[in-house]
Amino acid sequence: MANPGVDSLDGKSLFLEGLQPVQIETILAAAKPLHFREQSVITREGSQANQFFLLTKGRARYFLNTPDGRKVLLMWISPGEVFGGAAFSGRPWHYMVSTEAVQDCTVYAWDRATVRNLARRFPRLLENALLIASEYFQWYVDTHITLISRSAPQRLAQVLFHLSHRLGRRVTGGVELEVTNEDLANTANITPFTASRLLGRWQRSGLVRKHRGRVLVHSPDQLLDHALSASSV
Amino acid sequence: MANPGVDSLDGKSLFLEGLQPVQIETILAAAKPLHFREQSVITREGSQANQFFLLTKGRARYFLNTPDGRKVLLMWISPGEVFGGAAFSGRPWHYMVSTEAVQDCTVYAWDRATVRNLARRFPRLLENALLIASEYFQWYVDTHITLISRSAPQRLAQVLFHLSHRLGRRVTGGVELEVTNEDLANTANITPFTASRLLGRWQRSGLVRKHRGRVLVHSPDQLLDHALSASSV
DNA sequence: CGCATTGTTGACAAAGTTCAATTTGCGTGG
DNA sequence: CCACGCAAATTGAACTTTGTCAACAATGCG
Repeated sequence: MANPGVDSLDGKSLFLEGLQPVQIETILAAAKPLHFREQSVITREGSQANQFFLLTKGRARYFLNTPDGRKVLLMWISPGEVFGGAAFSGRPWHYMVSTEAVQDCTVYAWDRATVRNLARRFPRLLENALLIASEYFQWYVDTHITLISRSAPQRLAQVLFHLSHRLGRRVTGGVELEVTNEDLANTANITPFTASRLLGRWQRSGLVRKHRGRVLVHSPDQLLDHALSASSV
Repeated sequence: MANPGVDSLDGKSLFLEGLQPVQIETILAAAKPLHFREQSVITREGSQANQFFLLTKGRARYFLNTPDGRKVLLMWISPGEVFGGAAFSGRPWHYMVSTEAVQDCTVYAWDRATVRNLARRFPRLLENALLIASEYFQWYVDTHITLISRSAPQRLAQVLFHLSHRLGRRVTGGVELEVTNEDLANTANITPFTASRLLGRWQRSGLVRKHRGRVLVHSPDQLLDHALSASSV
């Protein structure tokens, strides 16, 4: 079996930080390498948390469904990062959010019992998990504040800013993002209509350039400044 | 010094769950008992996370300040619960949210180094911390969903519902809450004006009874049902 | 009793959403 | 290589919800 091996992560996993290569070998050896197709849902909010994952290749993201049937996009997951944490924690038996593969994904998957065993053997994993948990918490604090104290344009600008750093492809004349208006809207919690109008306005101001399923942000910082200062326009 | 002792918690602390009484003695012996006056701020968002706390008596709550100067109320903290988790976790050196005493509070306080040491000696503490972290996360997921998919009346009803269970004093004819309209508004993320209007409406429908600094909810469930179903009125 | 805090009410404004009608861009298969 | 068809994006106009502000009323503490 083509095992991705330790090296494929470049040692860049916060989850495995501080562990010896031998220990990492042991930990990874206990996992099943799995593959997920683009678009496939990996964990489903509310379903039994039976597996814990480490993404080695591809791109995934967390999302939620609202009671009124809309979809909300949360954090992105990059190689080296773990997800499905509910399976790692002692009590919660259900995933709290859903996860989907945005590109084809390669992961290590541990089942619940295995990963809990590993946590007992290597408490450093617990440490690291706690650290990751606090990153999530910080993300949510930020998101919460943004949601209740920023306007639609400011939220959208913030989203573009974040995505530029996380997913942006640097091209001549700025940073290019492969996202649809709908994705942006679902991340910023606005409607696609509002997103379209705002992007149009910013395009007219020369801050961005729109294409179908793609946005070119000339300068993320400038855009954010613009939105945070300018009351209108 | 009047040390509260293990018993004052009734063994009801999730943080200390699964540890032997002897171990708990050790852990508590490493803490300083402290007292905080009603209204005093215990941790401040953004400031150095030097201490980790276990509340033994009184009532506290988390809050945040928005960039535009408003105050947002988050979770309540009851005896047996811990707060100031940033001091417990490896990396974040700053508190992510603020904490204030709503009533006079008695706490155990560990300084950062001490509690990190204890975590190394008793990995079960890490386990428990992780469990608590996932409770926080779940709270935030719920709050987030509520915030983006519920109307102002629904959010206020939800807040009243939650508070009824967490802080409610059972009296004849319902559950009584000691909260101001402003507190309710800051929890539900609406303005005090909207809160006043909604409560007035619900009083007229016989769902609640208002007093200065106090609300009597006749039936939390009924109120929530009402708000979630009724589109208007 | 007086005063500060808390709550109320109305008129109005603003920000976003909704919906329907179109248009645009892009990959595919003939 | 072109035309078809679908998904994505656009635009305007009406509408809803909630916030804003100012004036005022009530509550209860000292």
